[in-house]
Amino acid sequence: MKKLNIKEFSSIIGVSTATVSRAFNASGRINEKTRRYIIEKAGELGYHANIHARNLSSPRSNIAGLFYPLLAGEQPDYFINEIQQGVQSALMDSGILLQVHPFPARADAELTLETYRTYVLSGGLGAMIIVAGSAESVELVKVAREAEVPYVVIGHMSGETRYTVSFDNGQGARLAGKFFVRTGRRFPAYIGGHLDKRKKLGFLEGLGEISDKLTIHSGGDAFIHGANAFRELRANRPETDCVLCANDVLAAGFIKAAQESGATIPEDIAVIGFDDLSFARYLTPALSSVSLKLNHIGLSAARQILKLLDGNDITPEFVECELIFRDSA
Amino acid sequence: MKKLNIKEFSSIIGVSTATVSRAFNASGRINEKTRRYIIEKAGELGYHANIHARNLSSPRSNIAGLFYPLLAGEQPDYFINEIQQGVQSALMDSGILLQVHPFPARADAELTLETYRTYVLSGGLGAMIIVAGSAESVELVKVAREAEVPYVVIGHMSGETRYTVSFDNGQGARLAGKFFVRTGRRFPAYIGGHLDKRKKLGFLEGLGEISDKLTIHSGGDAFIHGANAFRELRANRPETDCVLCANDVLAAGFIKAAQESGATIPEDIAVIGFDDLSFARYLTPALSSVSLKLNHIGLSAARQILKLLDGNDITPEFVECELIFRDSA
DNA sequence: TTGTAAGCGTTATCAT
DNA sequence: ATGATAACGCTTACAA
Repeated sequence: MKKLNIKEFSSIIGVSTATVSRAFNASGRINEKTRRYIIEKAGELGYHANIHARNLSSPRSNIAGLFYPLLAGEQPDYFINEIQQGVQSALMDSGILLQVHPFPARADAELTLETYRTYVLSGGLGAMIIVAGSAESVELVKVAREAEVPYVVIGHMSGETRYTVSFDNGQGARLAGKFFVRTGRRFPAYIGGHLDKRKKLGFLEGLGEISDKLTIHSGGDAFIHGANAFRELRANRPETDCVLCANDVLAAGFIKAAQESGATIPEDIAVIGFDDLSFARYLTPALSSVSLKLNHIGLSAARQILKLLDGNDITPEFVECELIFRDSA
Repeated sequence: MKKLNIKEFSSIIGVSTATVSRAFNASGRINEKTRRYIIEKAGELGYHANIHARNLSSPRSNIAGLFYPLLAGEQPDYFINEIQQGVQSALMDSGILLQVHPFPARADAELTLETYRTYVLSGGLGAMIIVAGSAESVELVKVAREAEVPYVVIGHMSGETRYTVSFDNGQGARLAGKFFVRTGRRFPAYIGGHLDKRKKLGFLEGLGEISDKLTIHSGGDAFIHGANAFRELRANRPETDCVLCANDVLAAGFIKAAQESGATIPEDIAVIGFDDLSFARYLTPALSSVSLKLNHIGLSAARQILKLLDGNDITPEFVECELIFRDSA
């Protein structure tokens, strides 16, 4: 069954192409009866306006791209997943489709970036949501500006103050530090992967008077690194009695290793994770965590995009971190 | 800075539009020197071929859509997330972009479905990956056929034998049943959400001689439902000594409630989850689970799509379930 | 190897 | 309210 184009379709049903076009574009100026007739016939004959011709003729794209740095390596990226869910629920029923654009850090970054750049500049996307956190994110913002595509960045990006949904990792970490002090802990440790200077600093601030006791362990971002961190701490800093992990997966690994060695949590060591991914409550003990409200952030970012797409202006949004207390601290 | 089109660009650099086009489309017939010159100038002047005009002129779309039923309701859908990761890693560097298309079950399904239908039939997608599991999935396959878009379905769909990457939930559940029998368990329970007749049946088969002792609890698919299931079982079937949960999140809820009530796992009750999501190993006790190898499945599906897009034929793929032993059973 | 020009299927402008 | 037709920006015969 060959596909009908507007010319064939319109001539079959006996109207002009312009009328057919009007029937499908809420442009007013058309008899309601004619409109209904055309819509009905289209269903019958299987006519569908070609989307490329449409986009070409009146420049637009109803596709939003979600760009994010690939940090976690092999494992499923729960962090992005939660953001994506939020974005999707906001976009659902808006008519905007979501495309996901992970980009690797370091090595292959350039190639991917160039691909995305070309794609965006060629008009492929109608909007961009960019998750901050790497040099490439910054480049992508430049691309968005260059292509004059509405965009919103998630997270903190220096120089970008207008189109953002941001949060302050430092503030979240401070909360954790203060909590440890308040609950009488004495020997804190921080377990971090890459890219979290702000978390470290915030933690230090929150720790206040006991900040000079802080031990820092930097491995990777994965489960296994959390476990490694515990073992190393146990060997070199057995006095450690509280730990902030840069993400919940690290915290899970840390707890696992602690339990295997016979340490009890939170009695021997209190642990707080970061991100508050939804599996945090599944753990035993249920993980206390600095919540970034990722789902909410995704939702907000997408709503901002929708506003921009409607031609409205937006104001930057800041989402406060919150310490969620469960059983691990 | 106004955007250049091919006409302007070509006239500025003194060649024809055709030559510019050739420079960007590996069609041969062009002097390598000219080509390099054009590419260079394009970079300098910021010329980018309009993607819509391109797709219009020679029908194509380098976008693949991942369609999946929205089952989990509010919470992040870890199941799909792992598939998506696999798909993405296969697509990366292929030049194919990924669009994600969740569709709600029941109520609003029709609207969403119609939107997607229109989109696909209008030529928006170059390929479709469809996760089976609802009536809408079946409709989407029809759409793919109608639009003559290459597609692959993930999971079991009756009537669809050609373009699939499938697995057999029943087989996986059988494994669990057999294991429980082999390890001397006597009073099995099954905790399921929706849509899992096959799991139930397979489990029953695997249970063999103790299958007549099976208790079935059907609540929802979420964490809380797993916890509820434990409490109900404890009240009504205290003899229960082994449980298969229809997914890992249910299992996590079940375990949590069991621990709170003082039951030990796996001594008092052995529990096996389903899907083997990556957080399974974070739990305490680490969750034994029927692995669907979701990441691998996503990878395979995307590879099949790539083959189809290259004009090659494919043969259906079947992925065997595997029981992953950890500490909960 | 390169240029000319006819599509590709819409939307938008201008008549009617 | 509807119809004719000129863009929209590219690809691809066909000619040179």
